[in-house]
Amino acid sequence: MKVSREQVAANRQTILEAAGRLFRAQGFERVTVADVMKAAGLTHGGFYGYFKSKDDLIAQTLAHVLAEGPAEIDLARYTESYLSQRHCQNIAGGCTTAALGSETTRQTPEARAAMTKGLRQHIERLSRSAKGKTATEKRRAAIGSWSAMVGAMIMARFSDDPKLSEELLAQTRAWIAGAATSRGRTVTR
Amino acid sequence: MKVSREQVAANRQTILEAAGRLFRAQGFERVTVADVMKAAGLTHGGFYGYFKSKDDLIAQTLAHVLAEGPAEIDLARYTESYLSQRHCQNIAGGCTTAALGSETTRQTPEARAAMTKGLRQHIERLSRSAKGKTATEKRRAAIGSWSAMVGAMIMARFSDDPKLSEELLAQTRAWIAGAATSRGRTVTR
DNA sequence: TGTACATCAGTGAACGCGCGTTCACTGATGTAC
DNA sequence: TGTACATCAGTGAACGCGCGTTCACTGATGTAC
Repeated sequence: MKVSREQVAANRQTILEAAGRLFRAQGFERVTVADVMKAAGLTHGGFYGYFKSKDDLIAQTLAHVLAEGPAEIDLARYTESYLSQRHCQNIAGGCTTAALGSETTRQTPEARAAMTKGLRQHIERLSRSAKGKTATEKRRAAIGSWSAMVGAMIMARFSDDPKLSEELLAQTRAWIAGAATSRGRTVTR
Repeated sequence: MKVSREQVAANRQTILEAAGRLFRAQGFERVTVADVMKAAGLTHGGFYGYFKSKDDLIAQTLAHVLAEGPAEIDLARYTESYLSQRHCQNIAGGCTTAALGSETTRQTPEARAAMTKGLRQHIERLSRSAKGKTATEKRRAAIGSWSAMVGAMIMARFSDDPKLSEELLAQTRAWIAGAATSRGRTVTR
């Protein structure tokens, strides 16, 4: 049964959203094409009308979920909400880099390109509200803070001890906040 | 053909070493039981004489590779070598957390327990040489620095632009070094 | 110390299941007149 | 505007491959005498 053009466009969005949630929650390999299509309310046979392959879906899903989010964010406020218990527990709806970072290294060039583009944009966005006298200092603060957020979230998620998870999040929040306020000079190397 | 007890013990080590390298390079799912046994110079059928299942191998491999490394390390020197191009390119022989961090979240409780134990020990080890007036400050510096190292390495690895990878490593090195020297007070939250 | 035998590490064929992908078919959409 | 037909999105069965796991068998190890 054919379906209207609007429905096709809507289905495409639904598939990408479903894939985004499933991949983040379960990883690229454990999620099947049939899982994604079922979550989108369709049957698996129709999949290849939308995507060339599962790898194609992965790359397009990454591009899709990384394009979300507001254009302007405040680094300090962002850090607080990123390094929260709420985000830690919400893997399916949370940060793609924390959920899939180490897996993406082994994906297709297209998938890595999507992640790289998203990363570049995110660093630029964070740099705008970062503390620092020069553009270089701001960028350094953005990159350092962002690296710490991603690392802390990944470790807080695999830890099986909630106490340790919470410590990772809290100490990293404090570390980033401290670095932002106590630092007024350029470190020469 | 039976094999001597010493040979069995040696084979077990060889299998764990091979699995450690393969998992880090290719991820848990893409590496097959046959791949691991072949890399260890054996055939796949013998696998179940050593491990209960592939999941058992994963947990034991994590415990094995995380137990490596010296008891004492200097945080500043460690940071420099961790955030290097050399380490970035050596995924198979490099840090397990950076290579498999986001995947481990979805592994068995046993695998997560092994990673948690390794993480706890590593934080304690890093804390000893971290800068700080109190034990809390030292621990905070260790956790903050370690989070930034892991996050930066993961992102440097998935980036398909060597320039961006190098920038992530260099800026995070500078950020950590700056935080360690410019910070002499406790941040209250 | 030497010999006979039980044990069991390792082999490779086989099993069964799941997953990515294909395909013939269906019936609603959308176009041509 | 209404009708006839071509298009094509979606369906679900089927295919083929790869992987985790099992198993009967082999022959070297290690033990008992």
